[in-house]
Amino acid sequence: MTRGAIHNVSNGAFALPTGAKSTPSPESPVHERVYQALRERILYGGFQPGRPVTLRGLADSLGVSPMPVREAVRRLIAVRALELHDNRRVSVPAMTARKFDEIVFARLALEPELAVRALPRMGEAEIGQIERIDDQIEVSMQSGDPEGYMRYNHAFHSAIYGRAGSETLGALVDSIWLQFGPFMRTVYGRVGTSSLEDQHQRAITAIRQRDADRFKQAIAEDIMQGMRFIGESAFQR
Amino acid sequence: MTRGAIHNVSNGAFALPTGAKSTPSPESPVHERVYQALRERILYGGFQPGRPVTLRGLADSLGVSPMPVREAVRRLIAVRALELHDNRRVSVPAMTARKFDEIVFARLALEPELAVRALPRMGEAEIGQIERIDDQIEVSMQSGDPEGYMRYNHAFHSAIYGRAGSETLGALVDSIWLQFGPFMRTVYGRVGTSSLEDQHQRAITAIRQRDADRFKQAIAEDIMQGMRFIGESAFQR
DNA sequence: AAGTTCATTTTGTGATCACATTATGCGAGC
DNA sequence: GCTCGCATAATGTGATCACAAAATGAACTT
Repeated sequence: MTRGAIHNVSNGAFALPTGAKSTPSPESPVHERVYQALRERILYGGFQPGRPVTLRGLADSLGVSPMPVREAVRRLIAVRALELHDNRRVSVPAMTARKFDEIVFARLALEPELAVRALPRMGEAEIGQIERIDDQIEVSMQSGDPEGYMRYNHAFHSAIYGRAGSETLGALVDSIWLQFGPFMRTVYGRVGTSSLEDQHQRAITAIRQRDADRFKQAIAEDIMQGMRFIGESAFQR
Repeated sequence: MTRGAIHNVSNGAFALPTGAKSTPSPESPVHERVYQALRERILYGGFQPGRPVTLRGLADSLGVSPMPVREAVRRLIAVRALELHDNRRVSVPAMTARKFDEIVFARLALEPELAVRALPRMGEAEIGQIERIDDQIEVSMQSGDPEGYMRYNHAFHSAIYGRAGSETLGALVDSIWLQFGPFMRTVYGRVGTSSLEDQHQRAITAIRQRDADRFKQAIAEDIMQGMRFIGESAFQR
């Protein structure tokens, strides 16, 4: 009656412990590797909102047959990273002010808690890791590299939340990030990354002081500041 | 450049307005109907946690070919309603104390807010509807019908949250409900439904008074009370 | 010029097949 | 009685084909 251990322990990085590889091993199914590839393209701004997506098109661009692409796309639709229209066509969802507001609410409701739950397991090794990531964020911001900024910003949060070992909450947050990735990239493409502020220092010192309240607050403010910047740039309230 | 309207507006009922049909129309794809069928079985306790699930087995039991089942199962795995093991086999996930705690947190973080957002759009028609649903909950509880109780309890919350028109938050909540459905059914099968209390009256009167704070509080307490009952029955803390 | 019709192409969906991997059941051996 | 080894069955994965529905683009009409 022995069942195998859980393989697909998450749909994304937030539920994985820091050391785990997000890149699927070569022996993993093709649809899994396709999923990870598409996931990264969505997360780091490789897709434009509203852009139509076809199974055969993706299959050709990835050098695989349409079958595993079909499965990966079905997964991405399920977590709302892609959108299925009633003409059965698939596209990258467009952002709306309403959806954006829901995303901000959900991020604030879940991510600070995830950070607090991760705090007891953030040792010196993990702190050093996120400091190195933060250096890369600075580099990307100043060199005006939106995709690099998005990649390292995600890596920063991922490295923290992953330590919480909270797979269920992590999966929810993962779905949310997939939903604002393409939009975020569009905004940065329009206004640049040079006016961004790095809010992560306060979080890092809070970790060092093992101050849960301050850590939670720092993450919340990082989210609010970042999302306000994006929201104001796009919806000019 | 006209794209079709959004079809699969949600993966579940929480994102749908009250009047919308959750049963897919006959012209919808087979994989969609299979998804809805499996979704209901999970949500209302038709599956036992830990139970292995096979594509061909489901296909036979549903009278369809394995192909659309494969797609529906892939979706359910993506929202963590099913679990993919590293031996590539699929099963209904087992509950753990840790996962249960995360689910309670997420429910309390998201569902009361969804209720508040729905309040302005809850008219007399909607109130009457949830009162009728609540009557069915009472009947199911007293007649000791766990599946009926679960169905109507879900319908109650669904009728409220659906009015919020918050598809993004609704999808997150939907995923959460799918994750504790089978476990809930197991507990009720062991301890029965007769000792449950109906906490919904306070919510209904709060709606009538258009009191957002009380409404939010009533939903939060309904969640806490219900989940505490389940948690204590299963994990005997 | 702008809209319309119609033939062609593209696309998602479902069925079916082949195959590698894993589970299962049975028998032999200690 | 219990464990190990092996033959058999079952399962997920991927490829390929057929088909209906929808998009596309060119020719034609107004």
